[in-house]
Amino acid sequence: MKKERKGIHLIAELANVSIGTVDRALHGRYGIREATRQRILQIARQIGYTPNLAARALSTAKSAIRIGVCIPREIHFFYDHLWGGVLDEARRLTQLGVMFEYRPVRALGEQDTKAFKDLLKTGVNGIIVTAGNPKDLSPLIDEAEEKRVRVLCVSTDAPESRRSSIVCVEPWRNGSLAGELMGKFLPPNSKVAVVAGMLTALDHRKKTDGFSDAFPRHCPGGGIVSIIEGHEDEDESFQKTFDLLGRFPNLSGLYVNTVNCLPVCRALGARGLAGKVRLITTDLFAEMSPYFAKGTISASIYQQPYRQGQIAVRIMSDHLMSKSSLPPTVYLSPGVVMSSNLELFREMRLAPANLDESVFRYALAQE
Amino acid sequence: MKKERKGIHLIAELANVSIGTVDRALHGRYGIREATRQRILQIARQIGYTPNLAARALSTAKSAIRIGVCIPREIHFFYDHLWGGVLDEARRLTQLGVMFEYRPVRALGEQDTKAFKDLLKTGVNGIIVTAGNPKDLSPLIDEAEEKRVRVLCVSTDAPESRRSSIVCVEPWRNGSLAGELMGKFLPPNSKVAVVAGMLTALDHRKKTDGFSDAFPRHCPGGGIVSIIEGHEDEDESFQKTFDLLGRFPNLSGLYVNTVNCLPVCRALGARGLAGKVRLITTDLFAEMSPYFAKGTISASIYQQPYRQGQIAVRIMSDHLMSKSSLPPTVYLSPGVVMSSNLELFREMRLAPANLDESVFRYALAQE
DNA sequence: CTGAAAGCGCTAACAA
DNA sequence: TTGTTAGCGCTTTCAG
Repeated sequence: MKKERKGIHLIAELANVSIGTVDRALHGRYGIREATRQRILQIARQIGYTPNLAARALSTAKSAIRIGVCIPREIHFFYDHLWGGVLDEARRLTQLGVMFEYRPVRALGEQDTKAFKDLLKTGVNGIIVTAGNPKDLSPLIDEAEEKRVRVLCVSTDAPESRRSSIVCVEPWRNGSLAGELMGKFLPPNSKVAVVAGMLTALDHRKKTDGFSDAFPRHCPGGGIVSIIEGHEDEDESFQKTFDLLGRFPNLSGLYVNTVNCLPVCRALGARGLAGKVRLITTDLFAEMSPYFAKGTISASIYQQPYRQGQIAVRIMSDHLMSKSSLPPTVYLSPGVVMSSNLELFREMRLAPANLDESVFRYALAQE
Repeated sequence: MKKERKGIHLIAELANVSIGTVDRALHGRYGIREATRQRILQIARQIGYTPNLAARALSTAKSAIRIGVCIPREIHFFYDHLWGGVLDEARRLTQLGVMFEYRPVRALGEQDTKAFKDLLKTGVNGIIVTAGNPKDLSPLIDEAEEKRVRVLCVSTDAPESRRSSIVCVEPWRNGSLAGELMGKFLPPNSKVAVVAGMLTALDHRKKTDGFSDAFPRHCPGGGIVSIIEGHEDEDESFQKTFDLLGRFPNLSGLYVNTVNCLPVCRALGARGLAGKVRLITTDLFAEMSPYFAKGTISASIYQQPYRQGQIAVRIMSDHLMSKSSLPPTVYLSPGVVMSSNLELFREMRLAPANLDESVFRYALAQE
């Protein structure tokens, strides 16, 4: 009784060729007659051949797939969890032979062109990057894509570039979800205000626009009476909010579109308006928890950083391992956090991703 | 210059033993002196050894890991997407040598003990199951766990059993999120009603309880004036809702805690109350879309079926492949769907999972 | 108790 | 243009 062959061996047997030839046919390599290739591909299709990725990974261990990652390393909040998703997923893939090159930057947009260039030089097959300053980065991204290095933006886009894919929550939609929620929370003719980081940042501007679009549509007669910029400064945010609340005593809602919401909470408290003025915030971190409990924060729009990281790594590796096509856009829905579901979010339970020192060895050496 | 060895070869070299002995030490197999084992484990720890899963998968292809899946096959809605998540994740793992046994049941709780027994007999290493009737299933689950077959409940729990893990959105929390949202949508002293499937179903009861708990806490003076049961019947749901709206003309909100919300939308329309009475629904499917657009549905509580399936397969295979511990509970946060983020949900974009016929060959043969 | 060796399915280098 | 062969790191079987 003959032994059952599998995979390329089976194809080879059926086609009366060697496995070497099958390999050439399957991978479009040089040195095979077109007729042979077609015959082999035909057979492969017939038996429904799918490569055994474990075997492939094992065999190509030397020339393994390598993925570069360039994401900000910032204490607290968003990026820790983005890293968490990236590293958890990367760990799994490492066991399967995929390799990762990490080039964290200190803050969003800081030195990222340098880190990106560096990754390109190491010869990775794909790069995952948060495009902090799209302007400078775009030509580099295009250059990478030209060299067949796939670039995937995560969280922050470089829309003008030729990046293969983007994984994010769209800022405009983020804002409009906040606007819809606010509109439904408040009675008609309500007046609200927006606390932005800085409107020069495209991201904050778009969130503000989304909010401004959606709010009046869901709150008849409602309007936005003021937009202030906190510039991510605690004191400035507090003071400006405090002043704002004095200027508009009939204000019923406040939307904070940056992560920096604590000063706003405090200003509401100082005016005795906690729970009276509806507050919708952005993102999530443990220190916000008491303000949910007290009712100061009505809801927060959550951008799912962990999942963004996870998905980014996942679709990149899927693509590089199986030649499956990269989805050009993955737009996640932001989550809505309120007191009932607050504790289900990882930000409330886990310490921020424990960023293994080794990940940052490179970065540290540079500093 | 000596060749760099890797993995167990490296350990073997350092410990001056053969790879066979290393293997015995690492896996606690018989036939090795305790002293030798300790020495080897020590070295493994020192060099931070992690097994190459690709190599393992390849090597153990014959005695590969097998995972059984027992989930309802129901047209439309929830389970299609649960299947979608399961199958997408399973596909990836299949390429890596993990095998899957599918035993779909026709509807939740229908014949699931039979399917479960069947899976046990085939000798799978783990079982993923939606526990439709926990009472009958629990002893079988316990039996499986006794035999070291891991059981993971997904979407519907069997809390009394010894199942290793549960992946779901907790019904109580689901309801309380709806209650909080409703409470924040409505002014104080509002009266609302609940449309349940049937209160004998534990799931619907708990959702109702969660809602009843949260709503009054977020709507001072608010109360629930009626709870009706639609029994998943279109006509009954419509008629009862229609009557309800007649009986309580001052009703301001309606919470539907079953997927079957279209009759309620129609009843609201028939009474001319669409958009006047706040409607919060459960789950999501394409036919709901126009009711979001018209403002009939204010929000829906989304249970993330795709993700539940994905996570279930993922943690089960992670566990079986790496001996990593199974998290005993994975409670997901339900999503909040409103008109702004509606189109980001897969239910709006994709046809329900295209359930490959082969998955159901077994089931079909049985019918 | 321990070592040696075959082989999992695939890739890549070399031979023919 | 095609065939042959040596591994990749691990498990497993059979000798010692």
